[in-house]
Amino acid sequence: MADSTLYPTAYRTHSLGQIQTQGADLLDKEVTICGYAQAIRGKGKICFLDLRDGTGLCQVFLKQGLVDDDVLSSVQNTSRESTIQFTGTVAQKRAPKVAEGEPIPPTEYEVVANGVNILSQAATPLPLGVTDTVHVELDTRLDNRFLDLRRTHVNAIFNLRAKILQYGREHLISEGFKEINSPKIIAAAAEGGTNLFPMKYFERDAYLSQSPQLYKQLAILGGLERVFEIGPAFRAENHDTYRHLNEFVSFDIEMAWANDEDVMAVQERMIHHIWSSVAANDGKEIEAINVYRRTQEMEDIVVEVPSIPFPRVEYSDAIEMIAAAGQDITWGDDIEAHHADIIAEHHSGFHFIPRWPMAMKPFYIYHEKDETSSSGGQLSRGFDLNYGRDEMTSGGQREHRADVLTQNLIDVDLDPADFDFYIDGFRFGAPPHAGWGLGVARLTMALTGSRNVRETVLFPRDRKRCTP
RNA sequence: GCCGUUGUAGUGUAGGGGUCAACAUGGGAGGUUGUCGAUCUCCCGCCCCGGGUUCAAAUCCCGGCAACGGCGCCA
Repeated sequence: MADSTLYPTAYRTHSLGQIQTQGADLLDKEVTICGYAQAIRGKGKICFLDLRDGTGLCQVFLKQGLVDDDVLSSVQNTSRESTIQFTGTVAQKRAPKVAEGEPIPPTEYEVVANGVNILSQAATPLPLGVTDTVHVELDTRLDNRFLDLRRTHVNAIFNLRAKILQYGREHLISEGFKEINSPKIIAAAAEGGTNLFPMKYFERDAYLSQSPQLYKQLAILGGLERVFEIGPAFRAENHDTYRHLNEFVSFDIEMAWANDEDVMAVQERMIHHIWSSVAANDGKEIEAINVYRRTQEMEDIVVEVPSIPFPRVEYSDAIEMIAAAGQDITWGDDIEAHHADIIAEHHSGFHFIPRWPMAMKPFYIYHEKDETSSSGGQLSRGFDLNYGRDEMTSGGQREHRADVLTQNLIDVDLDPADFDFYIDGFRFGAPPHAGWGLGVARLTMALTGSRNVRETVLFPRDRKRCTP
């Protein structure tokens, strides 16, 4: 595991995870370790201190006679979450008393201290308890995110988020995708610009990018064949829900010589790879979340690896399904949150919603003239991916015919001249291509059972929050 | 932005026109202990802001601010 590959640093010879995993080999050896003082027990002649670092937990044992009295009392008077460096010898921890019939826990290791260096004393009281079982409100947590992150289950959420990115990235690379980076400062207000954050670019007006969409397409036009980008997107929308943020990380791909079905297949293979890898490798993080959830009387989360292909519920069929449930909806209406609830009753996990009406999709989405609904409405090759009621992705095959692009812009009252930088790319030979954008935080919500995106974003930016 | 709800120790809650505002967690001091959700003793800490009604407001009313839930908005 990763622990055994950790090199010593200026401050420690071993991580706490290493003490536990390699304890048998380290017995009686002197080590130097560092961590946060999570719990301090004992004010008399002995003291136990639970030390935590990013790799695990280790008990440090101090006893009068083995350390100087002033060292012992300095540790006993340290506040929780202070950072401390200990030198000492590795020993087998004495087994805790267990009730009759309870299983005997596996052997653990501890460090019997002979030297102490308090690196940083934590102020008291803490704005939120790192190990306390009392509930803490999200607002308080976000105001004190640096402490909130030290909580085991919160830490686990971000470990899992990193795994999602790692597994997703490795899967795409295995399918021949190349990572790119597109500009986040843009000059033109693409698609009207009502949702863009304005900014100053030297003397000029500019905007923060709301999507890598047009740029990843230009990369495809440039012959890069298959590309992906994991990067921020900014939207100045006044929404205030559990699933919206004004800055979020989007996991985007674009692929040449492909249609919507092809990139849906890429996506379901990628998500399948992520879920099965987490199920195989990261049970520890899932368990950390469940340990917390039990203290809050919430149900355990389970990593159910979805089978592929994911169900496809075409837009027209979704409308019928919603109407059949008694809702007043007709072809051409948007599928709103309470409509998605009805679909989720039939498909609680991942499911695609392909073939949206062209009128509801942006100008760059591809359509075939002869693909229409039973009522004659023009269908598009745009799709969504939902997990339960929540939209994870929108994507589609892109329009690669320059003349159709121009007409599409006119159809939605945009001036084609504003999009010359984009359409120019299509005038000199363009491959049919398709792609999607996936919300990393929303996918992390789905994996970790979080009910608010803010839980899966380190420092979320919403309409009211711009700090920390 | 709309509708609804809520603002009480550091944190999370209970209560509620008139004793000393409660519980859990926490913080401080000390004692005991190979402890491990340590434990025991003692101590500490709170009614969002402004105005109004009232003999009396943390409690009722109005306004503000903030948060929460839902919705809308949304590439």
